[in-house]
Amino acid sequence: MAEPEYRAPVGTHDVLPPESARWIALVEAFAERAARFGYGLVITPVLEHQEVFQRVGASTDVVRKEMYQLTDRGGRDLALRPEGTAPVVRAYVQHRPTPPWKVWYLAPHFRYERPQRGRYRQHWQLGAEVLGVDDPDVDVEVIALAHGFYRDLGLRKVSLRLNSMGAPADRAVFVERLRSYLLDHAAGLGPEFQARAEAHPLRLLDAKEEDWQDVIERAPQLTEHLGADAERHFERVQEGLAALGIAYELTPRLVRGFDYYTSTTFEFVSDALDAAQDAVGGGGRYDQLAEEMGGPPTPGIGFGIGVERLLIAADAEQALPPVPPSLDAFVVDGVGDASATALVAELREAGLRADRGYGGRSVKAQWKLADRSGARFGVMVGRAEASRGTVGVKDLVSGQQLEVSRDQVAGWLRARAEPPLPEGAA
RNA sequence: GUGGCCGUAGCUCAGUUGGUUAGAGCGCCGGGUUGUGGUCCCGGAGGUCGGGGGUUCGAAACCCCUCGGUCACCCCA
Repeated sequence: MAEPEYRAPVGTHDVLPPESARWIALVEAFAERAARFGYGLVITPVLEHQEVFQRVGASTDVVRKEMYQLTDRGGRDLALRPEGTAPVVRAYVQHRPTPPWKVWYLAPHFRYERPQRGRYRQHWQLGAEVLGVDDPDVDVEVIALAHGFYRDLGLRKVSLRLNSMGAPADRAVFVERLRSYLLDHAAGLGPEFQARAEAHPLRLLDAKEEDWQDVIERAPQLTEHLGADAERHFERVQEGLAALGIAYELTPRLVRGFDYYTSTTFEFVSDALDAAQDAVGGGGRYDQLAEEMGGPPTPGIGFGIGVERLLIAADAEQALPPVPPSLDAFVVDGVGDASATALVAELREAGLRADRGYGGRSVKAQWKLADRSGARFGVMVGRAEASRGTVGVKDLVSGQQLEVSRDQVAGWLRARAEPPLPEGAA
């Protein structure tokens, strides 16, 4: 083990090649799909004023107990982003873009909690948010964006759970009703039940304690307390999902971790993961949040997808396989002057993926590297060939080797590149 | 934050009831005659057995502490 000071901090991790190639594939897939849906990239700071998060989740663990807080040299109280929605809403309130504002993001998130597989102190989320429209069709669009992304990656064991929190007034009424129900039935269930019923009655709905299940299962349900508007909205969302052929499961006891959710909430879970950490994405409506942050009343909806957890789910399903690196050409230097350097540069400028051996290693060792690099062709820069104005080109699959004119080798390789290079490249 | 399990070369692991210079496979480097990979053969480098303390004639093995990972709870992506 290395000295502790030279390790990545607890709960953080490095992503190295070739694993990082999967991140490229994943981000490209998301960016491409988001663009097709009309979403633009938004980039917000890792740091925000603490108020940005405290306003939106004062009673949640993520904000209360897990947030990385710091004071900068100017005395400003800042926090490392613990969740993705608040910064985007803050940016909306600050810049007032014309709604509907449709954006996506890729950003690191920080939470101080006990790490384990699939749960880290720094993790990355891909997400999307839409501000300025309360049309249920937008709910459907946002869910379809995430749903299609999972399918793009080849994940088949990801399913959608759907719920509605109702309008804020509905929700407030329900929370009180739920609290008094729970407290009425708290006898014999211990002080922790009592405490949690008082503090966060909603959170108790998805508690796992065996002894509590009887009481929890008979608790009043959110969806029975929806007002007429919320009811209609929720029905429209379900109709839209059905029209798109997106399967969902109604889960009245689905409770999301942030205070700001109203109306539609949802979660994507993977059957390929252990139940404790099976959520690979989640989100919902937050129709009050912009106003609470000092902006005009603006409805909003969005979701976040945890990248690390998504990759674990992909592994479990054997989806998104690691892509071996590939090269069009690997140049072997048999002369030791600048000619190999010049050739490699020329190939790269011609749009080819080309690499080479370094450090004056033996020709044999360089061919070994060529083989391991996954290159389609090995290109020998040697004295004999140079005297004839050629280079040796070896097909590393068939083993056949021939001489190609030095001046034409870039074009020769371009014609055989896989996948074919675009016409106008270079 | 609470509790359980684990920690031996870059990776995956073996190391008999504590007993002499800690091993294997893979990977890495070099060689198998002049400048050619993948198979094969030979050789080599690489470990303060996570760290510290203790028990013992003797510890990778036992005890304590600590760090890290992991699982469950909590919470969440």
